[in-house]
Amino acid sequence: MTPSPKTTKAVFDRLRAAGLRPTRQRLALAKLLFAQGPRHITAEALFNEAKARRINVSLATIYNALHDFTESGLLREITVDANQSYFDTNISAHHHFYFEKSGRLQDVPADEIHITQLPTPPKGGTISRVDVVIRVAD
Amino acid sequence: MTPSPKTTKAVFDRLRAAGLRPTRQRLALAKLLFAQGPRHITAEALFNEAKARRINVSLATIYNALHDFTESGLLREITVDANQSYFDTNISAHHHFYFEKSGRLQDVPADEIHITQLPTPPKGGTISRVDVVIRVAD
DNA sequence: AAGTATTTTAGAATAATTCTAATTTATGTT
DNA sequence: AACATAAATTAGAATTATTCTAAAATACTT
Repeated sequence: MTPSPKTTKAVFDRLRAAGLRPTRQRLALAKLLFAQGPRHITAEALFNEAKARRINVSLATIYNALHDFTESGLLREITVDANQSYFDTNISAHHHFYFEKSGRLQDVPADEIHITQLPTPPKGGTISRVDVVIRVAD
Repeated sequence: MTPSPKTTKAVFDRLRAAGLRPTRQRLALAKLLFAQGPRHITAEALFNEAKARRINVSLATIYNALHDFTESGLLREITVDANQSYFDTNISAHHHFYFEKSGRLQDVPADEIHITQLPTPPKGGTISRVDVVIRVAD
């Protein structure tokens, strides 16, 4: 079964719109990342998923792609675990539950957290993002 | 100039109270960490600081101490940078500014951020902590 | 002072990530 | 369609932060 042309086309256009060359491996990875609903994934996990589907991509390319995607706004990097980077396919404003035991992440829609006061950043600085992580002891 | 006995004694007692044996190296490190005001420090940075003061401590001990201190509540680990752990000597409730360019952290007192609504964690989970990181583009 | 558990240590090991330099590929231009 | 060029991919080496190992040193109890 060949992949749906519509999906391929959509992903292709999405890469283009982001200013990224739609190469074979970027297309394949983007499809893995964006075909399903929102996900939080590590480089290693994406690498294994690609391997499982017989997609030939080197680990270096996985890292390159994840960073390229992040820089061009297709992904968002989340840092909750000191020694592994998670990448979030949900780029709209939202926050996270972090399950300490399992290390799993879960989205919290932005409107479920109300922040009614924030400090002003020091002279010259601008707030680029406010990340809320709710740590859950499970 | 020998260190103030008062400081030494205070740190000694603090380790004891935390259930940690006040060994030579833990005492020295605790003094570095707690003598001054609140700080955010990495293992490597503490190691260098110790070296600069001719305190003989192995890197493994630095890591052991930081983790022991964290587990017994004398420190708090902060994860904002994907590949370096910061340890915060301020263990009271508070949040952080994170300066993206420099990688520096700055405390934000708890009462400067008002959170008026939080979601309920999934069945069985309990909120152990809510971390707010205000990312500042400087 | 002796005995035992805990801590420290050097150095090896591991894990995640980045780098290097060579090859391949995408794309704009003839 | 072939060509030139810049960008992307790759294998494997290198780097970085951290943990592990097993032996030696130390703290604390008796």
